[in-house]
Order: sequence, then structure tokens, then C-alpha cells
Amino acid sequence: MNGRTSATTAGKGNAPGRTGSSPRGGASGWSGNVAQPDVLKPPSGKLPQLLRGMKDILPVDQPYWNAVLNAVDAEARAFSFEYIEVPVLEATSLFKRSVGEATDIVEKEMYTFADKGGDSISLRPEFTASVARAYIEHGMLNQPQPVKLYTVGPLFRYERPQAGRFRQHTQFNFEVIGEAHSIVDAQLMLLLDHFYRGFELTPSFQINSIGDANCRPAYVKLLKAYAQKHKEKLCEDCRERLQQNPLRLLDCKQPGCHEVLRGAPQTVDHLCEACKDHFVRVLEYLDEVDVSYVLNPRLVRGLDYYTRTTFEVWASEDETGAQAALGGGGRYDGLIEQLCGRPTPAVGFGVGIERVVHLLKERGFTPPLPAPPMFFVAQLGEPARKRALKLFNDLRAEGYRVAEAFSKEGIKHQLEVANRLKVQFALIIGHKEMIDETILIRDMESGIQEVLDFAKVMPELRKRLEKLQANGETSPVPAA
RNA sequence: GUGGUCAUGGUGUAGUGGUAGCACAGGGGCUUGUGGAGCCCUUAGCAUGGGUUCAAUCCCCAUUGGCCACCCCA
Repeated sequence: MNGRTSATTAGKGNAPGRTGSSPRGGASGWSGNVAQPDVLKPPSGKLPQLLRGMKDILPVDQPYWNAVLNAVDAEARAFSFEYIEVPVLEATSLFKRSVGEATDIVEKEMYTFADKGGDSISLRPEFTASVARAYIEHGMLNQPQPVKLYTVGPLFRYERPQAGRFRQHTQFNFEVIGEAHSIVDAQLMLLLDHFYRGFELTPSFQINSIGDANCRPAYVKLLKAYAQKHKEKLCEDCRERLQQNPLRLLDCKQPGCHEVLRGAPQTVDHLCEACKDHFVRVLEYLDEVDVSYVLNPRLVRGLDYYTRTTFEVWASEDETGAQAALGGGGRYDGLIEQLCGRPTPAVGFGVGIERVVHLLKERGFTPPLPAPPMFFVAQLGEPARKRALKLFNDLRAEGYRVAEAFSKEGIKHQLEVANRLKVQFALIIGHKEMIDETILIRDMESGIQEVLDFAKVMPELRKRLEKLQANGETSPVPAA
């Protein structure tokens, strides 16, 4: 698959934000006589705390994250997307040229700084620009088109944090590059719809078309003229928008502006024939697969590269709360060209995983928990401890998940741990068993114990698990 | 970036102008061969910095952070 997640192994591989390499060079700090006295000195001062707007994703949340990430992988497989990973840092100019210099994201929300060589670099505030860059840079236009890519990872925006809004958040993104056909737009939304339905979420799809280079300039002119007439009634921001980015007038939430813009010309009424046709077909395809949507003439997005189809996914129909947007995307037919690639049509979307997880918790979704270990190895006394360690290793090599508390003394305590872990069988080795060359197996549920020949444990254990499995009581025995 | 609101152990909470209880969680124990119960012990906290005061966790100010609205967005 994608080499990122092994889909079923919880906690492995899909730790958000640190996909990829671990610091392998770390050994150097511990070798040699490099002074490192700070660690040994008594602490002075406070623990440097979590940066504003940052969030630890703790083990308790991992089941939710795994559920989401597994669903993402499943959708990717079902719709034939390939996984790509792009760097967290990019040249600042990449985002200026794609997202747009006058957008809020670039203007005031980017983490931008000069690196040691003096180049201006930025923490990525979104994915599409990087994926488009990768498409061009690696000549993916020579692959069969369209190129369908998906990715998962952290994005950074310097905003004022709120519930559901962080300075580092995680998105999954799907992009289809090199295909202009309207059916692709619909397919992406179908994928999303399917994703949400998998969690029994039925969010509201808001959709609009904002035209293309052909028809948008004329429309913007119209809109501008209209707004100009009502300038006195517009808020200060909107007067600014009138100059900078007139399309954004449409989604101002100030009641006054809202009122004024009610009578404004709508994008959908001023699309050129090609754009109109495209939009109508997208809607037809959506109807065909029963993806319900709401036509939202005020939906314009905060990134400049969008053309034609734009859409957002809202947690509920009436988007009152500010963080209701669960995802958003659209077509960006001009972006590749703008980044110096050949003219290449494309569509894509992004979904904020934190928000999805938040909603899942709110709705009482119970994520699948990782299966408990099958065995717990308990020991009494030092010789038994050694044998137990060996047994642990052998079981592990056979593919079993095995728990233990080797550092503990006392069987009582160890069984307590086994119980807490909901382990199926405890395997006990004590003084007596050492002498008899046996092992004690205890069914944790019934409390029934049996003595097994130590030499024959492996086949015996396998037999037991197979029996359990036949009764449908446990997860499959791993293949030998 | 603007406005509002809040801040007590890891978590959830009580309380006071004379430096703090409780519950859960964590650790240890109830004679180092038997878990799910119980009992006992124990770790751990007034976000930070100033000010007022004999005395501040409490009052005031600032900072930091969370949350809410705006902005923007996922």
C-alpha cells in the first residue's frame, strides 16, 4: 500500500505529524564525552509548555484517529488514489503564487521565516500547492492522466485558536490532476460522502460554481459595480474587499452586507457556456448517486486558485458555529499553469481530521479498540523470570501479542495487570513449574488452570486459540 | 488581529484575606503461588509576574493559556 499505515496495526505508522523518518542521528549525543550536565542538574524554571494552538494527540484519542485514517485509506483504495507525502516546509513563493498574495492565509496566517541561508520559507498552510508542485516537478504529466493522489499530515496557520481550530491541524487531501471532466468533481464528492456515511455522519454539502478565467472577470465587474452602488451600506472590511478581492463580498456575515448582497448578481447566472455545462453536469452526476447537496451562491473560498466547482462540507445545515466546516475543496484548473506547469485541469479537497474526530466524539461514536493481547506471561522468582522472558520472545516470534510485567514481583500483581489488559490466557511459570518442566495456563475468564508440558506449549496454545476461534470468541490466530 | 469569558493535584470538583479538602486515576501494602471486591498507606495542586495588605490561592493589574464571538478556515 502506501507505506504510511499498515491500516490495522494501531499506533504504528500513522502518527500524524511525524510520518516518515525518525531522528536516526540521535545516537551522537550519547556517545563520546560530550558534556550534558543540564540533564543531571536539578531543574530550574518551568516546563516549557505546549505552544499556543498546538495539541498533543494522546493515546486515548488514537482509536478515533486510527478509525479515521483507516477509513481514508479504504476510500483511497476504493477510488484508486495513490499516497504521496510532501514536505512541511516549502518556499514561501509557492504559496504566494498559488493560494494568492492577497488572501488572509498568505497575508497573515502563514508561519514564514528566513532559513539560515536567508531564503524565505513557510510552514505549509495547505496541501494543494505542494501536491501541484510535486506533480510538475516530477513530471507526472507523463503518467497516465489523471494522476490521483492523496496525502495526510499537519498544516499550519497562525490564527487565534478556538475549539476545533488550531495552529497546527491535520488534514487529509485528495487531488485529481489532469482531468477536466465534470464527473471527476462529482466522484470526489461521492468519495467524501461515502467517507462520512461510514461514520454515520450526514453532513451538508454546500456547492457553487465561481466560473473560470473566461467568465469570472465579467462577473466580478458586475459584482463590483453593484457593490459600488451600495458602498455606504457595506462594512469596512467589505469596502476593502471591493478593491482587493470582490468575490469575498459574497460571504461576508455582517447583517448589513448580507442584506445588500442579497440582491447582488450571482455567479451561477453569469457563467460562460462551458462553465455552466460543467456545473450542471456535476449536479446531475451527484443526483445520479444520491449525494445530496445545497446550492449555495454565496460560497466562495479563501484561496485564489479555485475555478468552477467549489464546495464545503458542513457539520449541519445551518452553519451557525464558526468551526462547522468539516472539509472543503473545488476545481483549480489554472493552478498548475500558474506554477509554471503546462495548462492542467485539476480538482481536490481537504478535510480537517481534528474536526471530524471532534464531531465523532460529540455523536458518541465508539471507535474499535485494539484487540487485547492473547497471552500474559507471569513469573515467580529469578530463574522463572528468565524462562518467562524466553517464552515471551518465542510467542512473539510466532506472531502472538503477549503482555507481561516482568519487572514486578508477586503473582498477584501480575494477574491484576493481566486482568486489566483483558488478556485471554495467563501463562504462569514459578518455582514448581521450573522443577517440573511445565507451565501453568490459566483461562482468565473461567479461572480454570491446567498444567502443560513446557516442551509442548506452542502446539498446545495454538490448539486452544483455534478452539476459541471456532467458537467465534477471539481474533484469528496469526498465520504460522 | 478585535471584543468577551475563564484558570485549584494527571482528571473531575470543594473551599477560604491567615497557604487547601474530596472523588477517580497513579504508586505501595493487607506474610513474594493466583486477578476482577474490600481495607490501609502514599504521591501530586491554587497558571506566571507584579501590586494592595501584617498576611494573598482569594482583592487589583499585567502576562500566558483555554474557551466564545468576530475575522478566516479544516
